[in-house]
Amino acid sequence: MLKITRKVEYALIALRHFQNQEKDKLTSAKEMSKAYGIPQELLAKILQRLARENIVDAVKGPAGGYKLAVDPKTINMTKFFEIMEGPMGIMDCYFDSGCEQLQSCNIRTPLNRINDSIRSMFDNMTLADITY
Amino acid sequence: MLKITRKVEYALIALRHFQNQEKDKLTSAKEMSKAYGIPQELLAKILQRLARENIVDAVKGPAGGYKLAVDPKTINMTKFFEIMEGPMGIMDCYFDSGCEQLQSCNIRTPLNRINDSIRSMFDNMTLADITY
DNA sequence: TTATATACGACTATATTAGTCGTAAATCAT
DNA sequence: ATGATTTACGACTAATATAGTCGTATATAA
Ligand code: FES
Ligand code: FES
Repeated sequence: MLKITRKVEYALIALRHFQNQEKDKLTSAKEMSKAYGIPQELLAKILQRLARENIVDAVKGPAGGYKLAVDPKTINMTKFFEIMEGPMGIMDCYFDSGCEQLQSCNIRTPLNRINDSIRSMFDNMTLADITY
Repeated sequence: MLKITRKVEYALIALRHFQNQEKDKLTSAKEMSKAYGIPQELLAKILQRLARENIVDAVKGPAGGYKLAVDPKTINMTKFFEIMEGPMGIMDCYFDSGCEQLQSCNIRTPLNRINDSIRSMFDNMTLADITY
């Protein structure tokens, strides 16, 4: 309940790694997977996702790898989570209006309020806040 | 990701239901399951849990049912979530210190900060806040 | 041309959540 | 007493979501 996924966790580890490094130094999925004990294929897929979203740059070939493509300050966490995992809401009906309970539902409003609080909390954070 | 479980959702629906009702009126699991379209057995189990935790009172026998046992203002949401679902943290290592990544983990601190924010947000809410 | 790295989707495995079922015990009405 | 109704509880199964693997393709440096 209210858990972050490993996908996000690994992505954050990777991004933090880049921030701790010389700006344009490349790190390969392999290196990084060893360093942090993350399954290589999985981490690779995550880095690929980040590359597709232009959060990191990818360089192919031997001695290739990834590096940060943007200033982490410019990416807010809500957006980041949604890039990685799709719509973020404590319940599905926040987005998906096909909820069966909807007619009789007596907690929609308060739950939406909670949702808004969580979202705005993450709206006010950027990837850079994961640095410290 | 960052989802609430149905168990919690149903519990909240039930509790809100009691709050909308005459103070000592009993509602059976059956009635309520019909009213909100929730599987009866499941809702029953949830109400039983709430009864065990003395949040609701249970009355057996025909014309029995449940009613609120406490002032909802007195139960904070963090505690409530943990009663229903166990330890609440965006990642397991918040509680469980047996994390494999721990040595090399570079995001523990910031993630704990986020965790604290979420917890304190719910610490400052009570069940009564689900009323409106 | 070979070794190394990214790219991507399909697939499998595992864990979590959701829901069901069987059985017991209390209680009320007849 | 007996039967109907309801809570109590745990074991079980089903469904879904998450985590991880694999095969294959493509780019590139040496
Ligand atoms: S549960 Fe979907 S609207 Fe309340
Ligand atoms: S992932 Fe467990 S300590 Fe960071």
